[in-house]
Amino acid sequence: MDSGQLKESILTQIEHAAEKTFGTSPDGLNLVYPPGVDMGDFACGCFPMAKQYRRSPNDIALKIAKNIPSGEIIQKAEASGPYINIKVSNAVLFGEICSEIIKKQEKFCTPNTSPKKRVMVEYLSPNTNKPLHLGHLRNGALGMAVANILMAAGHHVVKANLINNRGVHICKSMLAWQRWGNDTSPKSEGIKGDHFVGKWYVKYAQEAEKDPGLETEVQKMLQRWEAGDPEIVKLWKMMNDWVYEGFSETYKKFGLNFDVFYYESDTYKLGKDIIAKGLEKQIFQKILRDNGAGENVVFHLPVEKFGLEKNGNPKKITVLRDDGTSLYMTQDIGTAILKATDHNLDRSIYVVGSEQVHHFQCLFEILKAFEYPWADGCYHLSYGMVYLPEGKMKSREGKIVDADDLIEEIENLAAQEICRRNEENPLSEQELKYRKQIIGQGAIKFYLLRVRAMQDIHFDPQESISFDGFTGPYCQYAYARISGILRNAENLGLTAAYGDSNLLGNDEELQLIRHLVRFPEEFEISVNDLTPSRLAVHIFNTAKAFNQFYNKHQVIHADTKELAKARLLLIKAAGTALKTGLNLIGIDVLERM
RNA sequence: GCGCCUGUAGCUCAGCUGGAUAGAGCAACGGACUUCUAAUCCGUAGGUCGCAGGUUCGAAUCCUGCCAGGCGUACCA
Repeated sequence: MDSGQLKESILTQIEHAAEKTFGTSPDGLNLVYPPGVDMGDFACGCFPMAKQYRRSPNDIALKIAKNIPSGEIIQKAEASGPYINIKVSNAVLFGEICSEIIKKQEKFCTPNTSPKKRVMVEYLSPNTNKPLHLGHLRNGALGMAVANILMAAGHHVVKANLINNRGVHICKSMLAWQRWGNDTSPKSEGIKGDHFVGKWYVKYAQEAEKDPGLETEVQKMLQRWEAGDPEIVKLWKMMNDWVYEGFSETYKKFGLNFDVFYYESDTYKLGKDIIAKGLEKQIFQKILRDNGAGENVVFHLPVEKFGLEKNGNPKKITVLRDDGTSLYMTQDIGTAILKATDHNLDRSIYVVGSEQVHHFQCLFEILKAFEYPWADGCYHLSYGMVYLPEGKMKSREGKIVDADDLIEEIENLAAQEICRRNEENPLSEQELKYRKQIIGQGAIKFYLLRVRAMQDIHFDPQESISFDGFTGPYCQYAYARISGILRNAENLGLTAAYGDSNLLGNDEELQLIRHLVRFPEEFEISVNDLTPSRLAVHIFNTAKAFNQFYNKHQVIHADTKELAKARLLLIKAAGTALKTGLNLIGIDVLERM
């Protein structure tokens, strides 16, 4: 019996009791959790039934509770004000829930009846002119977590990375290298490829301040690129390859992976045919530009949703310039269609910062106007800014936290801590490297995922590298402790056992099992709302419940062998839950820290 | 101007499909290591849930208005 079935069974019994008491089956039956574990394991608030039965919730609770018989599952039902508190027999609560978790392992949250949908999660989508920064890490952590969560829920997920590898900004670093690069390369300079290219991007910005003429040079270069000038294309390819190589190293370090890459260089012209079709179908209109130079193709946004312009006209958005050149919107329309047809998508999730909410609202509106069946499945998963103590990150001003630097810094901190704890038996270099990667990554990802996506993050370097409190390493540590106990138990010939679960039931054990019971429903919420933060918080609370238990009670050295075995079952399930949860948000666990 | 987002403890945030005394972490102070890893645990202190109305038996949660900050506001991405 898993926690879902347990709740189902309790609800049924309450329903029967209500029917027996009042003659009709109750409205708004619900199951919540009492504030303290001493009050019971589940509770049912009787407010919704008040109208139906024409009695006070308190009275209803009292009468229904009396009609809930004690049995194998429900040990006791007791009214407490407007609530019916349910105490489940400890044998069932601990035995059934834990053995089910252990049996199902990482699938213990996966619903049996999951509508399998084809979902694309597009995330990261970097420019190839500079290295990744902290904002990308937030995006990456979110994207991976959401993809994992959807996969665990039974969906078919395609992780996509749309690489912005063309445009003026790309030409800037190309121009700078061409002028001042002296044929150096990442290899010759011993610099990671993306950082090397980023260096030339910065160089361009510096030089352009002194020499405004560079601006036209860059424009010329872009035109040559678009014309397919072999020299420029060759330069572009070479420098992009350097960046890709650098990126893939960072992806690997941060545990990001993708099933498909889309390159803007392949897709930037894609939307144009659709624009033409949209004109034919009168979805789009041609409108004279403000400067009278020519006619842009625009889309009029639905007034009900977007309101009117100051002049009283519907708001509009340009989808193609008068000179026929593409815009961000042009290619996004094309790419959306390409994605949907390539992968036969039901849903398409864009993990992109909240500064682009308007853009995506417009894009989705356009797709709907074309009546694509999948248009309703498009969703912009937006997230807030990452602020540094000094203010918003601005790459132009150099106020950024470089992704590679941050990862390295935190890994080094982890290494210090690991070494401190293993002074007597120093680890091999390989083992140290392995552990610091997992802990470092866990720290950063958890820090970025623990708050709601919409919430801006005020990045505090000090706090982010801390391993205390509400952090990834705290959760990893709880898991490592559990692993340690299980290892020791095995050496002593003790194994987790179902049979003696009725021996459990102190406050700490009840607190811990409650978190395990709630795990699947917290998972479900994070699936439905696409909120990994919800899961992160629950993982932390579970880890805390374990630590509280651990500090107060012995497992291996419990009073009796039977109690030890029962507790082993409990913590084994807790370990499974912690590992599963952490993996879902992209964080690995360690058997030893 | 308009739209969206945010406003909860000194700081960073949970809780927001209304329901039992508003929770965590950090920082501060005081305790707990001969004991399964102290990257832990316990305790103390800290809150007019931005403000004002409204709906309701009941509001941090829903509605309206206001205030503050952020982001955006066709022909950048």
